[in-house]
Amino acid sequence: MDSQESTLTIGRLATAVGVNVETIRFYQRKQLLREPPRPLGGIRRYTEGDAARVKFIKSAQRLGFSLEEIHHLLLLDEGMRCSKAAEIAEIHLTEVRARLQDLERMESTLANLLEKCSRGDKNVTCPLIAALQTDVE
Amino acid sequence: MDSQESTLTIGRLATAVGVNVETIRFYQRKQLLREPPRPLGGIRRYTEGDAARVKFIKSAQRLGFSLEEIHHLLLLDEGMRCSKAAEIAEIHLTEVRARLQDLERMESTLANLLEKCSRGDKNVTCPLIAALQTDVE
DNA sequence: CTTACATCCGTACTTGGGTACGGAGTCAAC
DNA sequence: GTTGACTCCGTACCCAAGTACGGATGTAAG
Repeated sequence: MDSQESTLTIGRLATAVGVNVETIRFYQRKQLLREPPRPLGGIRRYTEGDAARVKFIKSAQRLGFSLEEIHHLLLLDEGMRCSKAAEIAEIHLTEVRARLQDLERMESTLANLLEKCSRGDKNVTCPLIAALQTDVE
Repeated sequence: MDSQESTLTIGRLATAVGVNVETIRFYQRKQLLREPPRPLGGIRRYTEGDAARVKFIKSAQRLGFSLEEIHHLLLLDEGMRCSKAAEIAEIHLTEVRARLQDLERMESTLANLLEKCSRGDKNVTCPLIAALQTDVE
């Protein structure tokens, strides 16, 4: 049933995940994605796993991670010595939690603005800048 | 008390917020930051408000927003017609909530990995890719 | 078996977000 | 009133993350 793998050409993979063919090839050059074996002068075939990987890259980028950071995260997914994994995970976890806090503050500030608006206030300001002033001195 | 404004030169502003002088000037060219009046051939002075604005820009960038999106967010902070503000806020709120979900999943996946490690497992994998598979079909 | 369309691969170009450079002006301290 | 550090401004350069180009090869349909 799930042996129906390897049916994707690069073009179909690209449209499936919503990126350019060149982007796939670019990720391969950057070692973010494997380059499937090429059957003697033939055409490479990709799996659903490859598609998931590209989607992950795109999602992580939306969250503000660089391709280099994403490279580390992907290594975690692949499995590795625990001590090393923990080291990487810890660094990223700290970052992720900091971003979560900022995003939560941004969320509530924006939600607040919308509520004020629906109350019928004509002109509004939205203290967004203040929302992200983390610098607790 | 708070009339002790405008004491920052561009260099002091830059070091205060931890960016390059050139970055400040770049943001001014991009209209993300006002260019304070220049007293007849003299030197521009910046306020704490300018510093907060630059910090906001940097924080928002970490959250994955582009300078163009940040430009919109800053307009909200400045106050505007409610209908227009609501429109902008709504778009960004949707985005922010989607990112929050992804980040939360990433957070719990990473936290989980760390816990498994501290339990003494030798080798671990971290289903990070799966964590961000949002595509609810 | 040829025609149309895709893949392959190398190289070149683009865009966003800065950095660096250099000559001229300013300002404070000696 | 000169020296040193800083500002001003324009222009040029840089890196990350793609995008585009184009000739050669592969492959499916008529």
